[in-house]
Amino acid sequence: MTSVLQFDSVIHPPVRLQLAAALSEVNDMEFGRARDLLGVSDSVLSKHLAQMQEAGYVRLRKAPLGGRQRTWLVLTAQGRAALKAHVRALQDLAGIVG
Amino acid sequence: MTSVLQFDSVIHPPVRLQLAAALSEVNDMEFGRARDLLGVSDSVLSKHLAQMQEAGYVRLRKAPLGGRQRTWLVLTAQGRAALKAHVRALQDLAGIVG
DNA sequence: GATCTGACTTTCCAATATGGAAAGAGAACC
DNA sequence: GGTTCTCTTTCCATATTGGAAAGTCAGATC
Repeated sequence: MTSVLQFDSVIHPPVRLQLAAALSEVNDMEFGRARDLLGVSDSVLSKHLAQMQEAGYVRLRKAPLGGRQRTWLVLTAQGRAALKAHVRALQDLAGIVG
Repeated sequence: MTSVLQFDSVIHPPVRLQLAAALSEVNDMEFGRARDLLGVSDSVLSKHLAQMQEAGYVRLRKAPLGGRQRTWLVLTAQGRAALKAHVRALQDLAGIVG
């Protein structure tokens, strides 16, 4: 009988939620690996990352690897907290459903 | 390290997720009460209900009350199962986050 | 039984979001 | 300098979401 739940509109969209979840499992992840994992194009991942960066949820670490510039995605403490809060809100539903 | 999670696109949108959750708590709910609870207009609720009906997640029961035709929203067994499954998928994230 | 009213539905229409392709940009390598 | 790899940004097409307004329909009112 709670009122309306508060969702985090930055993390709620499926791709971003999945990305946040994936990043929460590891210290960092390569751009290309995340793109393949999510099954989206470069441009789409890049745009979602921009949103998450703007919210302070993700940090990009750029460094060379194998002679090429690569980008690693890192979930910030803030991003981790936001994911946690979002999932907790959803767990309330779980409790309701039983 | 799971692959991409499977979300139910019918219930994932915030309004519908909240509606499904609200309906899971009660046997039924009046249209007007649901509209106020979600904070949306008549038309918006009506359209979301159409989606959920089409998916077989919600059933509308129309009957007179106080001389006027009223509509009660009921979450079907299928709708309840779908909500449960959706929440379970999200609980996997919860487990990950800890 | 014609009209009115309340309770939704449907039809506009505007704003936003999402996705991919293609063009850009920067770094390293030749 | 030119090429390649790795993202970014721009462009565009489609889908989603929301409200207002018009439409529908059953029951009330006269």
